[in-house]
Amino acid sequence: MYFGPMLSKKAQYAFRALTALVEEDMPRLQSLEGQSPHDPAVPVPLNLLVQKHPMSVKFLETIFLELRKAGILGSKKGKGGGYYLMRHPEDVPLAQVMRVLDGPIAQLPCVSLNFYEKCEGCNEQQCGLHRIMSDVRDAQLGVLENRSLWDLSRAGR
Amino acid sequence: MYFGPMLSKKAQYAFRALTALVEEDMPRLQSLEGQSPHDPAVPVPLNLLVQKHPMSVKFLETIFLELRKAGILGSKKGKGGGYYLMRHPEDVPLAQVMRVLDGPIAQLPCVSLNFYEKCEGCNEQQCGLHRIMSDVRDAQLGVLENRSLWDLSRAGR
DNA sequence: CTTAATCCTACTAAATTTGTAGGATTCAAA
DNA sequence: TTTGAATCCTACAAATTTAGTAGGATTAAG
Repeated sequence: MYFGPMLSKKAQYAFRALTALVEEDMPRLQSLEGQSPHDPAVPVPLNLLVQKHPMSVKFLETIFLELRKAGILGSKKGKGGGYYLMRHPEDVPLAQVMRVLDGPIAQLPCVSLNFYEKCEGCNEQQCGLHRIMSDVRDAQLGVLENRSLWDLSRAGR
Repeated sequence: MYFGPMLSKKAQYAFRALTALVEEDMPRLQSLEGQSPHDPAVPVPLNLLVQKHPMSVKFLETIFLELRKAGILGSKKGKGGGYYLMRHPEDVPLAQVMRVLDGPIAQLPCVSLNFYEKCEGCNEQQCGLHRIMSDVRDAQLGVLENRSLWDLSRAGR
């Protein structure tokens, strides 16, 4: 069956893989909470992440590349290399990941905060649709800006 | 520039045309509020609606056909024919129009109320993404189920 | 009988998504 | 210093979805 405007596969794969990444790093993350002197993040290779959820490594490669360029992930090349989070998962809102991979969260350009584009032929002051879709955007962001990769993982409950 | 998961052109055109339709019918609608014996709805032809906002009549034709089959619009064929709303605009939530034209409002099948599909390989009880996207859906519906075609029109302010 | 309107289906073109291909580069360890 | 494991990077290809177009058939008013 047809399914409309939704989260792309890219973002879905990303969230699964990032969740796996967080859980892989769990021992270190938990020691951080206890104020202990923290070990540096350990890079996790993609083939390890893919074992938990079936998806193309090659595709995940291009996805993680984008996230790295956006400053969400760091990487280490060569043997023993892999990817790691640049910040604590609690400090990575889902909204940010979605913007990197899927672009705007708002459902109209003229209503987007980060990707605004004026819509021609409609005065935003008077446009009823503009007003309502702004409310929708606020409602979405109210959730997506306040849920993090940490909330996504098992630990987040 | 690229623009992500958004309201389709179909829905955008529909909302513009429906707004014009409501405003065309305004005299009658206002008389309804005053309890006066109401005249029957007058059919408005598409070429009249299109004059206010530039769009293809042929395309709008297919759009209004869907809305009529969904019971939102009525129509009258032949000379002097056209389309009219089957209910008071206040009783047509935007969510309903969007479901007819764009399909689900939820951004994941496993989270949709009206178009639910089980997602394979994820236990919904445990899935963090499921939980969060349910919250997003609720937030969106909180707006879209409570805003109507009436709110869209000039009268709705 | 003419004109104006909706009705209906099928098709097409463009855009977007979802990957794949094929190497180049880096690094650690044997 | 060679080998193998990993990321890096760009370009392309296939599939799907969107955004319309085409061409009439049907209905009704005057």
